[in-house]
Amino acid sequence: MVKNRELTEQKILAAVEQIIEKDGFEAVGVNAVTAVSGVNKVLIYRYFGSIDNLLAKYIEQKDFWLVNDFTFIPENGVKEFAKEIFHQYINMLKSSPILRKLYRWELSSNNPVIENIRKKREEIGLQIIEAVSEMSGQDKKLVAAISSLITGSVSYLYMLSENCDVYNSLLINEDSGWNTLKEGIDFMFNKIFA
Amino acid sequence: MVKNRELTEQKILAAVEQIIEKDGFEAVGVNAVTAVSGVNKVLIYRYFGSIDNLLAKYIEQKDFWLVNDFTFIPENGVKEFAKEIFHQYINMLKSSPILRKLYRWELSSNNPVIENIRKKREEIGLQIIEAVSEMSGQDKKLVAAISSLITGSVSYLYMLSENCDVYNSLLINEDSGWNTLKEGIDFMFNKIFA
DNA sequence: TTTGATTGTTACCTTTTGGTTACATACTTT
DNA sequence: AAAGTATGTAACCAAAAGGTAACAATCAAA
Repeated sequence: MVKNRELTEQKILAAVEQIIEKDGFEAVGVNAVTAVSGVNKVLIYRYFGSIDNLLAKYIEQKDFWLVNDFTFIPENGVKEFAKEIFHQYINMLKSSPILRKLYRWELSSNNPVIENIRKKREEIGLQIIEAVSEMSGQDKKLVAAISSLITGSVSYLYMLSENCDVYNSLLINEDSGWNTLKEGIDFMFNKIFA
Repeated sequence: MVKNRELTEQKILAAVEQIIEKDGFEAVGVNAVTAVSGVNKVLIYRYFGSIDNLLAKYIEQKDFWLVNDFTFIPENGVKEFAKEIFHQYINMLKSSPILRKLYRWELSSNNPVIENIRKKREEIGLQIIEAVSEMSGQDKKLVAAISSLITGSVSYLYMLSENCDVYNSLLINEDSGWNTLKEGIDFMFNKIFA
């Protein structure tokens, strides 16, 4: 028997990640974590207190919003800036299965961890809106609506894609589908900023 | 003791609806149904076989897509047709808490019941796309993308609104928020069909 | 009115999940 | 080396979930 708290904590957190990746946040329970990690359940309570706390720690050590650096200076004007932003949003969700699970979890739960995440997301969303609004001279409310239209649908379609291949004839599990969506977004901005 | 199969079946189905309305499809279990309906759990199995089957029956007797009658003839051209369609979509989700729960359920489950629903939804979606594409002369793929952008985000935001009040500064639990979104949609179509 | 099928009730079983108690083993400090 | 503390293990408990067998009451047909 080797004693190493640091290591077991990491084993636990690794198990959490594995479970989330496969079955989502809803599936993270004491028994599941012990089964996957091989660590005795008592230690989970000792080191993390509760599952909620464990999830909080997991999310804390993981920075989901790192990808989002929307502070760059646009070279090609608002139009290209807007396109770029939302393409980035798509790529972010594409590359992160855990983020997709997080978004799904948010839809059926309510706890301090989630509230924090919402706050952060709200901040970032507002930054984008602010930027686009200022650059385009458009009303903030309008920009917020258009922005929500895109990020909302992208979030939804990526969540859906985990269990379903087609939405409105778009192949949401293949690049082709997402390219079509990107083209749609670009088309829209071309018209809006004509 | 009164014997009346018809009645108890209805009691069970009523309980199912009540549970869904409050906690969603995920919460529909044998014990929950017996507790809410007052009907013995044995009868659930006898009359419906399983929970999956019960849910299938529930959904079958309920026609979620009744609201969607997109076959009307547009009077004011494509632009107004498009606006109208998606305003309808918003109103549909607004008025049906159960539909919101259904959409959420779809994100984390996969069973024959859900697959059927997807098929139906896909049909209706394609009808809209077909119609708009024909009327506008636009490429179907493009119309599909724009259409998905709207319905996807509306679905997402309504699901989110059950646990959260704000998204991108939009008040998704108040008419004001949804009006802003409608204005955004209208703005978009005004530009697209300029 | 008796027989048989249908409907309802009771009581039980198993599995899963969350959570704790008591004990054993290793490390660290004096 | 002894004592105390931190870490790990085993065993257990209660609650909740899904599921079934066996019996009781009612209804309908003969």
